Formats: sequence, C-alpha cells, structure tokens
Amino acid sequence: MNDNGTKGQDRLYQDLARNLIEELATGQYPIGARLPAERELAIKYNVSRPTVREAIIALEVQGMVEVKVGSGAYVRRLPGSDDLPGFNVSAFELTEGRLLFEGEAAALAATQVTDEDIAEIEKLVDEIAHENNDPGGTEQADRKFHLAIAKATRNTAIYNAIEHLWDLRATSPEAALLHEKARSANIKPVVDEHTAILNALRARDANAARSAMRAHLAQVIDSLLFATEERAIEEARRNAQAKRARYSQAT
Amino acid sequence: MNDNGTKGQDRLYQDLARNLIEELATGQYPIGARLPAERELAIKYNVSRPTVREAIIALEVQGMVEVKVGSGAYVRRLPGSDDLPGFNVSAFELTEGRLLFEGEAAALAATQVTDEDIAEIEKLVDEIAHENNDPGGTEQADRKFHLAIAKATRNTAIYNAIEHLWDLRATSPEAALLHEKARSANIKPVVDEHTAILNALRARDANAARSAMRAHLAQVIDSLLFATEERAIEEARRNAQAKRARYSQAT
DNA sequence: TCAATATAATTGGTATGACCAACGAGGTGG
DNA sequence: CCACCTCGTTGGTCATACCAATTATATTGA
Repeated sequence: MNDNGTKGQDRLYQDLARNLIEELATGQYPIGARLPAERELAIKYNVSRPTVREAIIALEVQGMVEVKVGSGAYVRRLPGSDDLPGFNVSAFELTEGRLLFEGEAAALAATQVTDEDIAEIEKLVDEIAHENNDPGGTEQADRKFHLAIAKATRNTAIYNAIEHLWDLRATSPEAALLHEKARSANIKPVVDEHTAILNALRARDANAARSAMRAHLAQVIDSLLFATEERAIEEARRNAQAKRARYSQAT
Repeated sequence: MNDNGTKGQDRLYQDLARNLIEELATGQYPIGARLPAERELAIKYNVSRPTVREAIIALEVQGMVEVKVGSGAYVRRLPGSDDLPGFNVSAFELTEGRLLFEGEAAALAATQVTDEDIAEIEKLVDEIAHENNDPGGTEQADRKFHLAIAKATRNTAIYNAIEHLWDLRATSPEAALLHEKARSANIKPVVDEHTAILNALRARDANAARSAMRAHLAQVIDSLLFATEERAIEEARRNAQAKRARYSQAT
C-alpha cells in the first residue's frame, strides 16, 4: 500500500510530502508548474485523497506550493533554494564578515560597556584558555565571548546579526569542519588576542577595540588558510592511497 | 459554522491553525501540554476532523507541536519564541546596527563593485525615486538597493547578515509601523542620499561610500525620531479624547 | 465569423462515518 | 507488589459524498 521506496514512519502524509519534495528538487515540477490533481496523486501513490491533502498542506506551509481553489497546486519555490539561505557560505566569507561587523560592534561596545560586562568577559577569556587545553572542545566559550561583546553594545539588532553569523557556521558543514581543523592547529595566540580585545574594552577605547577585534579575526583567517593547505595535503595523501589500492588490485 | 472571530479565507484549516497558534501564544497551552483530542477540537470549533488534522499538521510542520500516535498533540515550542528571535528589536536599534554594518559593507563593496553592479544600483535608485511618488509603496526598491550593495561585496555571509537585519524589521510590527510613518513624512532627501552612495561606489572610494551610507542611515534615524514624536503627539491626543469621553460619561 | 454567454467537466474544500493501530489507565491474577 | 491483560481513548487512514471555485467546452446571438 505504499509503492514508493521511502521508509514508512508513522504518518503516511510525511512519506508522500518527502516524495513530492524530492520530485520538486529533481525538477520534475518546475516553478510555476501545476501539480497533478489531488485525486490523481491519490491514485498514483495509492493513498487516499485526505492523505494527499495533508501532504500538500505540509508543502504549502513551507511555502513550496501555492494552492488555488478550483485550479490546483502550483510550485512556488524549489526546496533548498531558499530555506537554507546560508548553506554555501564559506568559512572565509564568514570570518571576513565577522571582521567587519564585529570590529564595529567592538568599537561601539567600548563606548557602552559596563563593569559587569567587563567582569563577564574576563571570565570568558579564562574559560577560553581552559577550553583550549581540552582537545575536542566545542568553542562554546569563544562564541560566548564574542556574543558578550555584541551584547555590550546594548543593541539587540547588532547582537542578533552577530549571532546570526555564528549560526551560519553551523548550517555550513564545510565551514564548521574547516574551523575545527583550524582550531586544533592553532591554539596558543588566541588567548592573547582575546586579552587585547578585553583590555581595549576596559580602557573604553573604541578604536583600539576595533583594531584588536580585526586583528584577532584576521588571525583566524590566517589559520583557516593554513587549515585549508593541511586539508589539501591530506586529500593528496588519500588520493595517492586510493591510487595505490587501484594499482594493487589491477595487478 | 465558524464561531471564532477570524475572517474566513478560502481554507478553513488556516483559520483554525491561526486560532490554535493564538491560543498557544497566549499561554493557554504551555510547552509540553497536550492539545485537546482531534475529535474534541472538531466539536469545539465546529469543523470536521479532517480539517482539524490539517490545521494540526500545519502546526506540526512549523515545529510548534509534536504529534504522538495514539496519545495526542503536544506543544513543543511557543510561536514567536524561537522563529522570531528579534521580535523586540526596536527600529532604532535596527537602524543603528545597519549604520554600522552597512557602512562597512559599502566600504568593502566600493573595492569590489563591478560595472554591472553599478548599472543595477542605478536602476534601483530610479526605482526608489519612482516608488516615492507612489504613496503606500512598500519600500521594496529601497530594500533591493541596500541588498544590491551588500551583494557587491561578493561576500555571501555579509549579504546574508544584512538581509537578516532587513528581515528583522518585518518580524517586529512596531519597527515596521514606525518605518512606515517615517517614510510617509520624509521623502525628498532620500534620493539624494542614495545618489551620494552610488557616486561613491562609482568612484570606488571606500571611505566616501562608508560616509555616505552612514549619513543616509543617520538621516533615517532622524526621521524615525521625528515619527516617534508624531506618534507621541497622536497618542496624547487619543488619551485626551478618551479622558474627555470618560469625563462626559461620568457627568 | 466571432464574441459573449451558458453549460459541463475538473479541481480543491469540507463533512461523515468507518475501521485500524498505538497508547495508557485501570483491573486482574500470580 | 508486580506482571499482564483488557478496553477505552487517540491518532492514522480510507471511502464516499456534496459544495464551490475554476476552467474548458458548447451554444447562442450579433
């Protein structure tokens, strides 16, 4: 009673929705095209019309199709074209953006920062140092450090945007991977850089804070470059291994 | 056959979903709580069970509830608690953030901008001028203008973050309202400011682009201030009216 | 001949009722 | 007291029917 190849969860409509999304993604129904009628889909997928309706509503809520009464369901947006807006953001773009934005945020924060903020940021610097000794750390302290500075701007929008940039990293597996590699290869100087930023904030020196933040993120970009090379070397090694394997097999 | 007060679109399930979301938002069903059974909801809202199911699926797709077979639908997340992270961002914070970030973006864009970018931005400046003559315009051209500059940075992360800031406005009704008021009261100078930014980009002058962008957004902040006062005056007027009404009623 | 109109077919919207499967509370027997 | 069973509740799905909006087709009138 389910002639498609997907694993059956509890709810049929989810299977069907997945199938339809798949078909949208593979271009079977281009933007603007009309989906087959509900009754047709019901026959095609061997389910009842209510189930088809549930699946179509799932797509509709996600903005993938638009249902016109008496006419049909029309493709509005291909899956994956919009719902993951930052999917292809590279680690370099991300850090360059952070260099610009967090630099300014740090400058603004220097003019707004309170003693409580300073105290919190101090704690986070310690935490970062501690986290570095622990291999496999998740860089949570680093994130908190940067967000604490964003928070010190006393501007929710700025905080929000910077948080957004950090979240982008998570949505881009490539960027996350590269950062992880960079982190494991480059540990010591980071604490000094963070301390420099903290000192600038302590002094309420906007220009110094901007400079220190930019210097820090420029350093991150450098380490990313280094990690990229490392990765290239590893890839070459893997290729060589694979080649040897093919060779020995052929022999 | 619809005892609630919402206006009926074409689809009943949407009305019901809106009602349920409203009830979630007002705390009638806290996180973890179980919604009434489908059959109960059907009776309560005087709709059929399939319609109730469709509405619940709409909530489920949006991650607001989790449906457990044979048990019920449970609240996972209150609407607005996560999907609208910037709900309380004020128009001022937003524009201050844009001043900082878009200023830097403009500076970077000045070093990266292509002739095609320039041509597109020129068109958008014209479009903005045109849009200003049309009362009730949606400021779409303005948005496009700023995003085109963000795009000219050739940095997806920057583009993404700036787009995020614009989207924040939409999620904050208060900010959107204030902007609308400000726009209707302050039209003429905007074109000149946009032209100034365009000229700086044409000249590939990063500092000039940053300055022009900052000046433009500083001007926006001014108009927001003006609109705020206007609104305060209106509110005072309304209060006075209400007071008079209460007075005459008491008399 | 052609365009306006009337009619029929198609399509989504909703309702009803039925049956199944998963879950859970409460009773039952060990 | 605990394991087990039973049965009512709940969601999952289906089949069918009818309504309303849309669209295609046929008809009619100029």
